[in-house]
Amino acid sequence: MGYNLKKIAEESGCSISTVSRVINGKGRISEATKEKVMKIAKEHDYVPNQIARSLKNSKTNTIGIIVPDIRDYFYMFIKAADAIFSEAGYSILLADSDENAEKEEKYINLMYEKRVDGLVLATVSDRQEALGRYFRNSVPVIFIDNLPHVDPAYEDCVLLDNGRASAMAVECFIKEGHEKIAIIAGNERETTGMERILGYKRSMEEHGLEVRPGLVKMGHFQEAGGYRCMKELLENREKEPFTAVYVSSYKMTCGALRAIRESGLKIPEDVALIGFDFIDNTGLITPSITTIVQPIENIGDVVAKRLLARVKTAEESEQGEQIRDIAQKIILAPEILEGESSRRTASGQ
Amino acid sequence: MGYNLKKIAEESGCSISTVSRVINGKGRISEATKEKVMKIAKEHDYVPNQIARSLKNSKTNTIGIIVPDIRDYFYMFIKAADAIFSEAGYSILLADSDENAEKEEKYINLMYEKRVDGLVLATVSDRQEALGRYFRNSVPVIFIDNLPHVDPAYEDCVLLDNGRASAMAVECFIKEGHEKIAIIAGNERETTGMERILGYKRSMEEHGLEVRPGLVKMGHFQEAGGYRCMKELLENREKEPFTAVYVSSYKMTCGALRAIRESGLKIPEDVALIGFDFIDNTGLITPSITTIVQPIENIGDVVAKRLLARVKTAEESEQGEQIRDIAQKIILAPEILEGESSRRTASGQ
DNA sequence: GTGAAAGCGCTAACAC
DNA sequence: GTGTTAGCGCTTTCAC
Repeated sequence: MGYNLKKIAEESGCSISTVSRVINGKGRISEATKEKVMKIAKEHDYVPNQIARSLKNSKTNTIGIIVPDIRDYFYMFIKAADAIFSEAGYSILLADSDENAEKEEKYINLMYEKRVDGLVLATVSDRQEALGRYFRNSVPVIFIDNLPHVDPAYEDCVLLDNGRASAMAVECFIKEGHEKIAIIAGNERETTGMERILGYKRSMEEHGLEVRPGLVKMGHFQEAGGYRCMKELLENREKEPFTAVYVSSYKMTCGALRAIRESGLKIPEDVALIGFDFIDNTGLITPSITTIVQPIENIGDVVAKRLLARVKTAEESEQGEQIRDIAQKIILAPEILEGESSRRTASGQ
Repeated sequence: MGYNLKKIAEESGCSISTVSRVINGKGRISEATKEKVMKIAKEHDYVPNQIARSLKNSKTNTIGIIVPDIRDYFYMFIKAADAIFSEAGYSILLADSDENAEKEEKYINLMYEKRVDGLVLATVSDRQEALGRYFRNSVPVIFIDNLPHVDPAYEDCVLLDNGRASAMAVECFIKEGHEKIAIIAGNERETTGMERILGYKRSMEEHGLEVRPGLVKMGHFQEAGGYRCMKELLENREKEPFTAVYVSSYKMTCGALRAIRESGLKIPEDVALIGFDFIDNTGLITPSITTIVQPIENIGDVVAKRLLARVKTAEESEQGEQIRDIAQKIILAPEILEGESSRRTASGQ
């Protein structure tokens, strides 16, 4: 279909390599041929075929991104990353694993086949064998959100300081005078879930508060889990009283809020709550929800820059320069946005 | 780096083409060689190079998607589309044009260079010369959200029935007894903006209500525009009274709500409001906001299927089968979610 | 059932 | 300054 170097070469009477040089502005070319070639290229709307270039150069200028759910707060990370990547001449191959480990694996393999120059992975697995290829062939992988079990040499990641995040929530409650603080956690298998639980427990203990097993619920990061856990907490409230609940992910926060609303209880009078990544663009939510937030645009920024750096060193070491690029764990600090939902009020039990 | 057909051929003692046949399961191969080849492939973790395949086959199995802002409600469209595309063996090359026509053009060209098999475009321009390449070379393009000026033969799109959307908003207000209804519109240049304005005007007239120029504001689809328009409407309220406002995009709805909040007015008592794509996952927003919504998952679904169909016919006609695939305008019906914000109350002026 | 050879569109080392 | 050549990894026609 489209025009290619060969056709331009034929039409212009010079060789393919000369045409290539003109198109890429490489090497010394006489003005005359340059103009002639450019004219023909324009006329026929020549567009270089990046696929051919990629094959030749073993470089696709494409970065793979796999996330469990684009609808999450994480979409903002993609936007920030996209800005950096595209500025640097990279495109994004995006896949949504739908919280499904098998789908994720499929995508990891697919992206490898498509020879992405690097991968950003928000995995839902605690180990991903499919990544072996990337490691063995020095295709850089940066983990975000969650770090699976991999050889420490490949623990390249940009994560939230999850322990700190939980501690901030607990401390916020304590400051208000709460003592019986429940947590709706993700799960204990993923690092992210684990760290948020640990941060909660550690912080409770540090402040001399008891960690009661009945107040630690596993909601598996989903809306339904948040809903169910909140229900359970409320139903069991007589035996296991609490005045505050910290919900450690966005979706679970939505679920927990739904459960509270259905039960007819008031926030924060009956239950105080701190959510996660729960941003209210509209300012209309009443009461305003206190929430831990990830510095998500920052994450996109940091991830993209880090990955580009890795891609570059990978290329250079490909050329035999033997550069060492030690894996980095980049840990970013969470923030807390204080609203009304975490208050301790007179009527709190 | 990785293993390729050639190396496997050398190691197994058979030819490259035989190895290729084994890998692809094509042609008749003896069990013996099949096993031998497969064993070697497994051992060395052979992964087919899709770039090479793409070059050979002139087919990348990649679909480009360009949207103005992934953070929009549109992210859901991508999720739905991704499910269909990946099922069919296609990957998504995603780009966020950031509401910027030049960036958009750059991405359109880039994706063409990368030889996407098809493009889904939510354009912010009213004409995009860069698409000429796609049309001339029969690379299918489906427009969503907004249809730019292109040759009718290429008006392949999946759009909301924008006129109907506005009419639904107006009628909802009228039903409540509102008569002085303002609109915060996008702009008149894009089809989407235009149709929403027209739908508003037509519906007003059909119901015998006057369309007052002072109550038609252009917010250019952005949050800031929504805010500014709402401010203007409120400041001018003495001269140009109104009791209800229809805001015709999500971002502008956020801006308008902010303006109302800052002014200390109450919804719907002081101003009734209908928003656009304004979904409240949490159910916590008070008052609940009446909103027009696009059937966005449905859009993702329909777009993906339509594009895949086009890609297929494009391929077949490449093989000389001369199939006609007439452009389709697919228009989907909006829905309205009625909340409290559109009510007519006693204290409304 | 298997191999040889051409070619997808491009780049780059080398020669003149 | 320009041309020749080889090759990136693969598929596919044609021959045997």
